[in-house]
Amino acid sequence: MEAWQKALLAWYRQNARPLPWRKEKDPYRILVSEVLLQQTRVAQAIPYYHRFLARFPTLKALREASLEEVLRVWQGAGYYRRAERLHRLSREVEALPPSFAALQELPGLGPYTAAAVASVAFGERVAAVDGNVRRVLSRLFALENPSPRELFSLAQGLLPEGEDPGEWNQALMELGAVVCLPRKPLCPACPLAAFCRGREAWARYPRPRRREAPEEGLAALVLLGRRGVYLERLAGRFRGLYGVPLFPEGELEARAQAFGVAPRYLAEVRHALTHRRLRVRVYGAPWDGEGEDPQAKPLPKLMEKILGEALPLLAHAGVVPLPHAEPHGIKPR
DNA sequence: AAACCGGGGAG
DNA sequence: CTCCCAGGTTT
Repeated sequence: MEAWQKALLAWYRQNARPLPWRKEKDPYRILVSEVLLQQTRVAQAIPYYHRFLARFPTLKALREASLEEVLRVWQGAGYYRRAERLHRLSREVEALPPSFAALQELPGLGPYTAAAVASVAFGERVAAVDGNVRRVLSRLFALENPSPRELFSLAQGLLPEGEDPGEWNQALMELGAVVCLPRKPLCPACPLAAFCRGREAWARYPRPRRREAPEEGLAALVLLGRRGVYLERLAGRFRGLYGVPLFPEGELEARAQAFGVAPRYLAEVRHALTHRRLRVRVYGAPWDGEGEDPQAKPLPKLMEKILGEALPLLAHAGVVPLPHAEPHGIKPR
């Protein structure tokens, strides 16, 4: 083991944050943490980790739940396909397979998550390369734009002999999360500063990725019936969750006609996704139907915003009072 | 290779 | 406002 590897492990053993999954050994619990952490900050994932495991403590408990129950617990965490795939996984296997190769075949597990579970839960000697590791290794070796294959190969060769591969992987990630920050690396505090080839020009490693998020104009139709709001099961975006009809702005007239209503404009709501900026014009109308209580269904944040704007206005218009309609937000948490 | 998929915190 | 996070799947 080289000097920098010893330095990193020593640093990690002194500085590892006491994250809730770090004291777990149950592969299922490790898996849940890793899936929740996909493209999600630690601080955001922690409450969902506790909530999810309290409700679904084992793979069996998850398997016996309905997808809608699972989505209700996942509500607010984003990337809802993760929950769908985790649920599907629970029905595809009796127990988690203890190898990187087999794990990667499961729904929702790509190279990173499979490697993380294999190394942390099963001790397999395989490198887990996430965004942190990509950044740390790019800077350490001054790589401007390494490919995923190149990074995995590099990281695989760096796994120290005779050490816990799960601990090693987490040490690299921890360094990226706490010290080797994207826009403000704390080089003076870094245990690898003396070994880092990219330190002087850290901003070049890795080269920042371009992304543009074009704006998309949509309309939402809030129909207030006798017992609540008209909700439908969403498809495509937010698949599996519920919400009011959401469609391209140009379709408003046709949609209103299909429901036999004359909607009026209520508000505008903005919502950012990774690759789109949504601008939603919210329309509402009294509706000759039943409707239901939105709090009983899993809703994406966008729908909470829409209802939070629309319901007070519709209620104020004296249309139909909705049970427990709050002035802002439907169900914080 | 590029598009798609949420939400939130930091700067 | 922009950036990006313990990514994966689909086309």
